[in-house]
Amino acid sequence: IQISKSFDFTKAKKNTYYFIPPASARGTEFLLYLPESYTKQQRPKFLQDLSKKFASVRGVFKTAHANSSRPAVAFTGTNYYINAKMVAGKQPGANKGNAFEDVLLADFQTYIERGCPFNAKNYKYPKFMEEFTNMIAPEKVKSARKVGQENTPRPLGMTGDQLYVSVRGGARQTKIGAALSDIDVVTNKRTIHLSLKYGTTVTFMNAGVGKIFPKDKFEKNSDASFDDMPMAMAIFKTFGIDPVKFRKVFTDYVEPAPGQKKTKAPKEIKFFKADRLKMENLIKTAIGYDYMLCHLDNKGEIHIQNMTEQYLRQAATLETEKVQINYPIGGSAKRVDMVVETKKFTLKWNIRNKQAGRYPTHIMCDYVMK
DNA sequence: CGCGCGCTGATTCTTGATTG
DNA sequence: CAATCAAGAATCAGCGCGCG
Repeated sequence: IQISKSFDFTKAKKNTYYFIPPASARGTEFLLYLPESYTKQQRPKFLQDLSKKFASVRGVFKTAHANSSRPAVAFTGTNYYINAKMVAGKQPGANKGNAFEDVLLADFQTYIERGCPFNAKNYKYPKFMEEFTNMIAPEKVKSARKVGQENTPRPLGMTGDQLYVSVRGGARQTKIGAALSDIDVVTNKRTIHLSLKYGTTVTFMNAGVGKIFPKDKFEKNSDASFDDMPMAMAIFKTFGIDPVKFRKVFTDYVEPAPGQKKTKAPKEIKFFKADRLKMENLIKTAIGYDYMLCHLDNKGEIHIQNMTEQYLRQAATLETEKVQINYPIGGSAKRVDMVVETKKFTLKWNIRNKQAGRYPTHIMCDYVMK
């Protein structure tokens, strides 16, 4: 084990672990960055084993802080701790959704080439394969191919003051399965598009807004308005966002000091009665149809939803015209959320920065299925 | 009442495509 | 060819709840 104040990970030797005291540690806490192969479950075990090596210097495996779910090696009689983090010097890790794509494709190949029975010996996702083939029966799967290599841009578009989510900046359309597809499955009758979603935060659309809400509008004097930005105004109108409150969320944001305890952002919650037709027309283009939504959840289960034109009609129908708008106050967070309830989904629209900055770069539509 | 765990709000990472 | 944008989703940390 090497201890270093600042260490260049690109020059790190393999199989060596490094202690990095972060700025926030104030000399009492060490963070141990483990290789990516250590999962959340393996970290406590690693620390437990490590504590044995420190037994002679009173190192004890325990939960380091009250209200913390993260275990650590604590040194009794001192305020020194060793905490474990996941990836060397980084925050979020690699994209495991791509792996899901490959594994599912391999399952299809197994089925096409060898027609194996649906069990865990033959498939990574036997339940999915069985359910899918039953769903499309009597159609037969002939081939499957990966088509999701490219990130199809889906920027916001407008006709009049009607917002829509486009495909590559094109005209309004809702039959967008081909554009959303990650894997195409060809049967004896047609091509079925599979849109694969992975994890707990799932999103229908995620469009850039850097040009819709220009940075200088925030950085200029406080009375700069978005009146001359038609699409910004259309977004405000569709979701009932107050431009002044919106702007203030981002300009007032206060960067937390290193080591400062984060608290849940207090919010000013407002309600707005949406124009049903406008909102539903927007949602229809965000969700779209002509594909199958395949979601691998955090418990390893895949759920399939056939996104037909008929289903989309239900999915886009507002349960209530009431939209909830959340404005974080006092510089507590840099995002504005708009919650829309439809008959099939809770849609969590949000405008925020996704690129380690302050001002909005994206509008997203996260969803939870009902 | 302390601890462990699950849930979820919040942030920003990585990769690939596009633009200047 | 470098910078930026878009897409997709990973990780961190706080909070609440249940258990002993």
